[in-house]
Formats: sequence, structure tokens, C-alpha cells
Amino acid sequence: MIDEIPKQYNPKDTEDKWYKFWEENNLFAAKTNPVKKPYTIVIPPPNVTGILHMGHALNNTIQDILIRYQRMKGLEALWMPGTDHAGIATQNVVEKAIAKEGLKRQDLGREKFIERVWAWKEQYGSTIIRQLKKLGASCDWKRERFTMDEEYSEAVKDAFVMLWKKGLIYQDDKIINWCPRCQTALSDEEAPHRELQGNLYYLKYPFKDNPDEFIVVATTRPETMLGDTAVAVNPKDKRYKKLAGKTLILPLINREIKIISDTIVDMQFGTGAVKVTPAHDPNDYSLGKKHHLEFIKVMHPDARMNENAGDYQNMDRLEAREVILEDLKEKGLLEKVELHPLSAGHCYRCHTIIEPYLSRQWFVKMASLAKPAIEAVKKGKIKFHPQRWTKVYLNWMENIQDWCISRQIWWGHRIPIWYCLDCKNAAMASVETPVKCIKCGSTNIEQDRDVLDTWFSSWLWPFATFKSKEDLRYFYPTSSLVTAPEIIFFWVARMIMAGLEFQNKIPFKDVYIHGTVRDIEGKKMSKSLGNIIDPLEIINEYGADALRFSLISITAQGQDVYLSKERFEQGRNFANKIWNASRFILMNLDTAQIKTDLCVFFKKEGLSLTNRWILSRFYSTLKDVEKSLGNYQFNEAANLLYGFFWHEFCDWYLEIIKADIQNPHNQMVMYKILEKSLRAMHPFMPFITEELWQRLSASEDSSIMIQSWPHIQGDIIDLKSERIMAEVLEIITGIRNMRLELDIPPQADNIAAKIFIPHNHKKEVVESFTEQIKSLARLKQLTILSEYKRASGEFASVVKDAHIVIPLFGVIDLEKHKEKISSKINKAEAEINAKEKMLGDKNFLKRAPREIVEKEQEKLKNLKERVQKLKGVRDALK
RNA sequence: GGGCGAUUAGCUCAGUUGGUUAGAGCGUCUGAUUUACAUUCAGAAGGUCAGGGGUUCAAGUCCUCUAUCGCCCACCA
Repeated sequence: MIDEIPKQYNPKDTEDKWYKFWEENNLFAAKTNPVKKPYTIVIPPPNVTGILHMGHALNNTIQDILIRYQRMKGLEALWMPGTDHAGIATQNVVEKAIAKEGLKRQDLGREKFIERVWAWKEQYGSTIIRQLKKLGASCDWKRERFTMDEEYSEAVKDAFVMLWKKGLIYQDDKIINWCPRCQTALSDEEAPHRELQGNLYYLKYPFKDNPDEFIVVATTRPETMLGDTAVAVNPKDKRYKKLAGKTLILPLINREIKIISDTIVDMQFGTGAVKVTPAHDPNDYSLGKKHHLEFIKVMHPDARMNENAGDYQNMDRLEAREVILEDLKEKGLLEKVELHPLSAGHCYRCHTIIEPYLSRQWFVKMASLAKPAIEAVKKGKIKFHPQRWTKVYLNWMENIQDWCISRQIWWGHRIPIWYCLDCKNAAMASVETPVKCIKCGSTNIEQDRDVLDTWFSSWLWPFATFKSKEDLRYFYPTSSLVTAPEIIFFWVARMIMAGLEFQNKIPFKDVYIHGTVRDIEGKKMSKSLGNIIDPLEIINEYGADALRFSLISITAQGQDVYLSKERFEQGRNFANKIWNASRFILMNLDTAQIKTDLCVFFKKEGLSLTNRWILSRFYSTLKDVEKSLGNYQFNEAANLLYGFFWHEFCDWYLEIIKADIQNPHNQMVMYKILEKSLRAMHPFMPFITEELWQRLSASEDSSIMIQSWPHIQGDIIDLKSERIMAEVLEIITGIRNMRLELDIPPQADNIAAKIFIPHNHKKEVVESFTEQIKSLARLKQLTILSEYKRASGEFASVVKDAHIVIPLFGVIDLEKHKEKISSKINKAEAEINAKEKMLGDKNFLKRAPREIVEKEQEKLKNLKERVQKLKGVRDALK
């Protein structure tokens, strides 16, 4: 048998094998089951363009732990998988691909191009799915969805039309975020602000009636001056009071523009006079509307200057900026340039600087959608973990802006709006492609050319992924959503709104927001920084279980993770430890005996103390693990299992029973604990636990995946050291309000006890502790067993008839404790002296304000009281 | 300008109703091991828990102020 089990665990021998086994036996599948309660998670659908990175690895490991745990707990656990069509991202990828053939998407035309995208998707779109399988994700793959599936597209259209009918969708000319590279509008969330080191340019605009006089305006984007149609000043500003209504000559363009006055102008900023470019700035836009100014666009959609830009036509915006500045300088119209840090929106797909751009787009009115979504969270129907994200969510929701949903790209859900070319301006929304205009009956109709924001389909994900009503009724609302903080606004908030709007139900009950995976220097992992640790490489080198375990054990709830490769050694070592402990047990297990005794449950009295101890530790660990998992403290749960299995079960229990390993009780207990530990560790490390469970298992053709989570045996008390140490401490400090439960009867004068301490300590330390316990607990006899005795050979025999087993992690040092209190007293007394001296000083009393004196007197009083108390404790110690 | 997080051992970090002598992993040093595992075992060194003030018998933990770093949000031209 020994020959069969290698000394080292090799993940490559097991992982793919068991994954295949699970899939072939359909163990991931969930179906409506009237006798079971459902537990549902929908995966945050990765982009089809995605490849697995550490963020995915963390995100999906957490989901898999939850799913596997709940499945073992007896719930009908469904993990719904799928991918997102990721409009802009995917289009960019395919555009790059065809660029290698020297083609642009316009060369192919819309239909051909979309065909190419689909072809690309067929070929590469399931990369990330394969990678998730490598990780061990137990998704119900037969339900895999794609946000451009036919049924899904129907749901998107339905949602659009429903909103349209309620009047929540409208078209308008607004200043939106425009990405000149992707050539599309973006929502506010898609254009995050980044700090830039920019300049503030002071430009001189001459007056029409006196070209030698100027008004000076400050701007960070001088190229937009070509589109200026006014200069605004604050009516309260004395400097400019008389100038309102005067006419200026816009340099370079020589257009006449007026000085207008508006209270919105900040007098403190720049010169207090601001150039107004209504077509290229959101503030200026509203000024333009209010004052009926002209809207002059000076750029093409690709951010080259257009025909309104005079001599600068066709220059790129940044090139034009330089030339314009040169020209102004030459004319003496550039007063000065100051360094000015500013923040500008950047495209979240290609990082190009966003251009605020005036264009006609489709919007969703958000206020009425947000209202119930705010309520749901405020009333606690949906909970965020960690809680602090609630505030972030509410803050965003309460200041929500209308959502720009149209994108000028080709890959995506085409907006289900048709225009009648005969009776102009009539737009109609329809799920089915209409045949004729509903107003004039003309068949001369055309569909809107834009597509919807990708997130307009993702926000339906928790319900649009269910094909049958039966499934929807059973699995929706889902249970938990596990995701990263970056997409709270993009996705989480919008799903809550969509769930309530379209299903009239919240989409999930719990939202667990985990941290961001960063490199060891705290930078976000990204391709461009070259600091990526590739999860697949880690799986290859250390195994998926090691990756999962390490990742989980270092991720404190919701905190960012700083990752380096060495971190995965811990997981690999743990896997190896589990492997070898199992190997040892398998080598020494009398399987025949285990099989016949399987149904026999021991009475606790019949078990040796060692066995009772390890059982108590196992169940108490299990209890803590369940508690941690219930609170989304995955690292805690993982580390509890790690500590128990390695440092208690292996280092102590197995070492102790080695001497008497054929004892039937020892056989049974070591078997039980191993088998149950494997089950408890399975959600974290699915592959190795399956492999070992199979080797250990009496029943064949089954899987650890579908075993039940171990039950906590209630009759076994935890024999941890806390209680006795609490007693000791209580006596020492004389503090009575500590909770006290002692295994030794309080009046134990006649009881002899042997205490087993499964940790190594110096001989003197153990002996001094022995004496303390003996006198404090009033025990007649007491023997402490410890590592130094194990080495000397007495170990096994003494353990056998010990009365109490205490894993001892420390020993109270009375002297040290006294010292600590004394030093506190000294410190406080010194302070009292100082204060008394100060308060005795006549000068101080005369000059200091009365409040200060009173405050000091108060402090002195407190200090004196404190010293009294401390002295009381000190005396009690004597 | 608002909001949030972090500050604990040489390094990376845990520490959720305040309560043993503040822990883990890695690193360093010392020692052990023919007999499951060197991806092992035992031990040592290393901390005024960022700083000040407060509440408490008791504070890393609660309150308050300050400092440094990081993140998010915001229409400062």
C-alpha cells in the first residue's frame, strides 16, 4: 500500500481527473427541488475577451467555496455561469485583429464585421471558461449563458421597451463623455477621472471697441477657444461690473462674442472671467442653454479639429493646442501659463483622455429607479459585507445622474428604436422588428444605428439568465453576490434597480465585496505594468488547491491583497501536509475494522482523554469555521482549518497515538477526524480532498462533493485552555465579572488531576505553571505533561490517564504581571506629582483660564482614583 | 471639497460583542529526526499595537484630535 501513495502530493495527477469525473457525473447541476431550499449565486460574467487573472481567481474561489459549502450543507446550490459580450472591449480586440490584415471595420461593413466578432467569440470566447474549470469552479455549465444569446437579447429588448413605455427612456442633445479613440459615447462611470499635470493658460481677448484693451480668461484646454461664444463674469465682481454686455473679438477666429454675467462664475478662480464653450464643456453647456448662446463644435468625433476651426482644421486636438498657443503668443495674447494639476476623464477601455462632446444620445431617467433600490438597502433587505460599502452605494444612488446608454459601436444589442423616414422625428420602440410606422403607416423605416451600453444587458443578469419561469421562481432572488468594489456602480447598483423594476424583487440578499488583488508594492496588477502573477502559472507550479488556499488565507474580509509568488508555497505545503497525514493514516488503518465498526458510535466515557481532546478540538474548530463562513470571513475559516489540521491533529494527536495506533478507539477516531476534516476542507481545496477521500472512502462511486458537511456533535465539550486560564487570571486579578466555566469542580480539594499540555515549553516554565494551577485550583495532585517529557519517554504512559487535556499556549508570569502594574502605578504617580505641582503654582492659577484649571483638577482627581484601583490590584497579587 | 481604508515583529499581514502573557506565514538563529511529511518537528530572538487626549477594573479593540500613505466620488474653467 505504501508503494501506491507517493511521498509528495502531485496536483497534476489529480486535478483534471477529478474535474472530469465531477462533470461527467453531472454533480454541478442544480434543478428545482421542492424538498430542498435553493442557494443561488450568479457569476459576475467575465468578458469574453478575458483571460483569468488573480482578481478572477479570488472572486471565483470565494464563490466556489460558498457554493460547495452550501451544497454540502444540503441546499440546492446553483452557480450560474456565463460570459459578457463586453461591447467596446471585444470590438477593440477584433478591430486589432483585422488591422493585421490591413482592414478597418468600415472596410468590412457592419454585418461582415459582426460576423467576424462572432467568429472570434466562437474561437476564443470560452478561454476564460476553460480557465475557471482549471480553478475547480463548480458551476452548472449546462446553464452557461452569454449576454448576446437569443433569449438574453429578448430580455434586453423587453427591458428597454418596458422602460420606454414608462417614459423613462429619452433622447437628448447633451455634453457626454466621448472617447475619441473608441469613437463612442460613454457613461459617467466609464470615464473615471485621473489626475493630470496640466497648465492653466491665461488668454487675452481684445474688446471690439478698443482692440488695445483686453479681458483675460484662464483655461486648461485652449484649443476649445475656437468654439467660444461668450465670456462670463460674476455680476458681483467689482472688477468686471461695467463690462457685462460688451463685445469682444475672439482671437484667431475673429468672431464677435459678448460678455455675459452669471453667478455661477467663481470669482476666486483664475481671473474671474471665464471663456464659454457651450459645445465642449458641461458647465458651459448649461450656461449656453441659459443665455441662448450659439453652440459651435470645433472637433470631429476623432478629436481632430473640424471646419469650424479655421486654419487649425484637421489637426489633432493636442497638436492644435500647441499651434494655437504659439499663434496667440506671437500676437501677444498669451498672458501667462501656470502649472495646474487637473483631473480629466479617461476611457476605461483604452485610457484615452475623454472629450466632453455635444451629441445626441439615449438616456435612462434614473431617479425613479433608484428610489426603491435605496429603500431595499436602507431597510436591510440587501446587505453589503463589509458593511462600509453601504454608504458608498447610498451616496452614489442618492446623487444618481441619468444614464447614457447609447454607444456608437457595432458589437452589442442594437437599440430597439425605429425611425420613420417619412413622418420625421417619430421614434418607436418595439421588441419585434416593426413592419411599418405606427403613426403614418409608412414602411420606410430604419432602426437606430447605435447599440446599447454593455451594462444595459448585464444589469439583467440575475434573472435574465433563467430560461424557464419555474427556475426563476425557485432560484430567484439569488442568495449572494460576490464581486469587486470597482463595479458597485456599474453593475451591483444597477442590478438592484433592474431586479426591483422588472421582477419586483431584489436580485440578491447579500453582497460580498472582496478586495483588489495588488502586487507586492500595492500597485494594481495589470498587463501594462508587467507585474502580473498568472494564476495558471501558479496552478501549473503549485496546484489549484494551493492557489485557492493561499489566496483565501491571506485575504482578510474586504481588504486589498498584496501578492507575491512565495505566498503560494504555504498552500502547497499545506496540501502536502494533508497528503502525508492521509498517507500515514492509510498506511496504518485497519480498513476491515473500520468498515465493520462504521456504524458504532462511541460513548464518550469509553474514549481516552487524547481522543476526547482531539474530537472536542475538531468540533469546536468546525463550529468556528461555520461561524466564519456565515460572516464571509473566509481567511478566518481557512486558517482555523489549517491550524487545527496541521498543528493539533498532525503535530500532536497523530504523534500521541503513534505508540498505540492499533487500538480500535484510536483507529476509529483518527479515521473519523481525517474523513471529516477532508469534508470540511473540501470547499477550499476540492481536488486533493476528493483524491484522498476516494482513497479513504468505504463507499465507491460517490464523491466528497456531494457528502454532507460534518455535523457538530453537541455532547463533546471543548477542552481548550481558556476556562482554566480565566479562572487563574480571575484569582490573580481579583476581578469577578469574567465569565467562568471550569472543568475542574470549584471545590476540588480532593481531586488529583493530571494535565496534558500539548505544546512544548521550558521545564522551569511548566513547573512553575504546575504550582500555580495546583494552588489556585486547590488540587491535591497535579502533573503537567509536556514536550520535554515526551522526549524523555514517559510521555505515552502519562497521557493515557490524564484527567484534563489543555493545549497550553502560554503561562502566566506573576512577576511580570506585577511589574506591569507597578510601572503603571509609577507612571500615574509621576503624573500626579506634576499636576499637583502645577496646580500649586500661584502664577498658573492666576494666569490660566478657569476652564483649563478646572480641567486639570478633574484630571488630577481621575488619576488619583486610578492609582487607588491599581494599588488594589497590586495588593491582591501579594 | 466630500467619503472610505490603512498604520501591529526584519518583511507581508491576521486580530467582529473591550478580557489569557498581542498572533500567523515568511525571513534569521539554535537544536531534533533510520521508522507519514525537510514542502518536516521543537525552540529562541524580534512589538512603548503611528502619535496625543479620553472612557473603563481592563483598550490593538470604543470615543476624540493629529500625522503619514492609499483608494473612491465631485461639472474648480
